Amino acid sequence: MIKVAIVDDHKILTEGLQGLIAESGIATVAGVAHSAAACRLSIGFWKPDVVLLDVGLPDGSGIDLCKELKTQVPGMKILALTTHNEYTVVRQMLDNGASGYLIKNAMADEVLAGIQAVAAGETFLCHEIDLLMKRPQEKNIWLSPRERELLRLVTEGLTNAEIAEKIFLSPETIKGYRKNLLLKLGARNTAVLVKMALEQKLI
Amino acid sequence: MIKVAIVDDHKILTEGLQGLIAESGIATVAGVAHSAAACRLSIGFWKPDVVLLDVGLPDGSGIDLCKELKTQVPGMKILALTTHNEYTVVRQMLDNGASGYLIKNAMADEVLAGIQAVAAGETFLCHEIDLLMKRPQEKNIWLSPRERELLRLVTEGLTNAEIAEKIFLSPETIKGYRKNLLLKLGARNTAVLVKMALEQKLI
DNA sequence: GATAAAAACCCCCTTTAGGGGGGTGTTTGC
DNA sequence: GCAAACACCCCCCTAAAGGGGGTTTTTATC
Repeated sequence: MIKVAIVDDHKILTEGLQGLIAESGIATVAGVAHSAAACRLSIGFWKPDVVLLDVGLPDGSGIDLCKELKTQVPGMKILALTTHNEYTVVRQMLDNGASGYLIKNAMADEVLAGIQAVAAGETFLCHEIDLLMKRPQEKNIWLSPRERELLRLVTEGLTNAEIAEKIFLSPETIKGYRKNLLLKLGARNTAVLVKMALEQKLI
Repeated sequence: MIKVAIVDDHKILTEGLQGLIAESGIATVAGVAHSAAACRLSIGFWKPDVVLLDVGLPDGSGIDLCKELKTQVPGMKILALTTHNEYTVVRQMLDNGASGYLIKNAMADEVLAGIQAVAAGETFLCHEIDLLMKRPQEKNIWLSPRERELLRLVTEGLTNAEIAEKIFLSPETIKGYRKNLLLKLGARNTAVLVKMALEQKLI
């Protein structure tokens, strides 16, 4: 029997999940945490095979928590379960060690299939995410860490001069990055840049 | 017995809700819809007393659907059930006729309390939203329809001249609105303006 | 060891946004 | 009836962004 832990702050959802998993007969729920902190405290006791992990936790990013958990217990499989269907989020989760990715409007049977697959050491993406990841590359934007940092500072409303001062670079360099970001994202100005950054969760 | 309909595309959540409501003994689930379109088709047959309505539906805004449902069946109570905890969203839902507002990380008993309250003709806000709505006014930003329209066009990346042409106003007027928006939202430039607009769902 | 990509840097010039003022008339709610 | 909010318009000036063209160094990948 597969031991599953659930980390998600939506209490109604976790209750539904618990019922679903218990009834399925393929797994048992070792524990439920409603925050990243609660997860960190309990995960050592639960020793689950699979963690159903939300990305949007109240006290931190599931993306970071995923990396953390995989570092501590490399054998434990992470199955992301979120509302986000943005390429950047999925890719970051997978880069941080997640074995699978489900979106919350997936059917119940996909959840069970996902748990079984990742427990068996496979990679599992729900249908919609699978399609997303297979799209032509040019539609899925991927920024370098430096570009992401710059984009973040731009969305904060800092000017080129302020950014330059903050990260010890020449203002001209910042300008260069900004031009590149506009080109890369196909944005005509800062407003669109910020919009895309937030909508596609590029930061 | 209160008759409840559920409109939400998160299938796992709706299953959890169904169980929760059935077990409670205070209400029965008349039907479940996973989209606005499905809701429109079935609501006439279900004739529920209370509709649990999500804001983020795949095929349209729950805010609009709320208004639509209240116009067609004024006696039917709408109880919003969403992830959004932004003032603007809550206020728009209430303005459009919703009798209550729950956020999805609320406890299960708040859902039942909410159903009972709105069925009895009362207004129900879950704890977190209640606090939000009672904050000092200056923290809860509210824009006029015209300001919202302008803000939307700004986030689309249009320049003052383009906006002016589009809505048949003088570029100087647009400039005035923009200055006012910066002042009203406390934003230092367009980047922050766009960020706030999207984060607080002002558009 | 070649190739490519990221990262850092620079100049010129034009357009747009932002900061500071000023003002008018018209709804709308109390 | 009157204030408040809304919608509309104009000036001047500076700061910042955007469009065009470049260079070099490091770092990873094949």
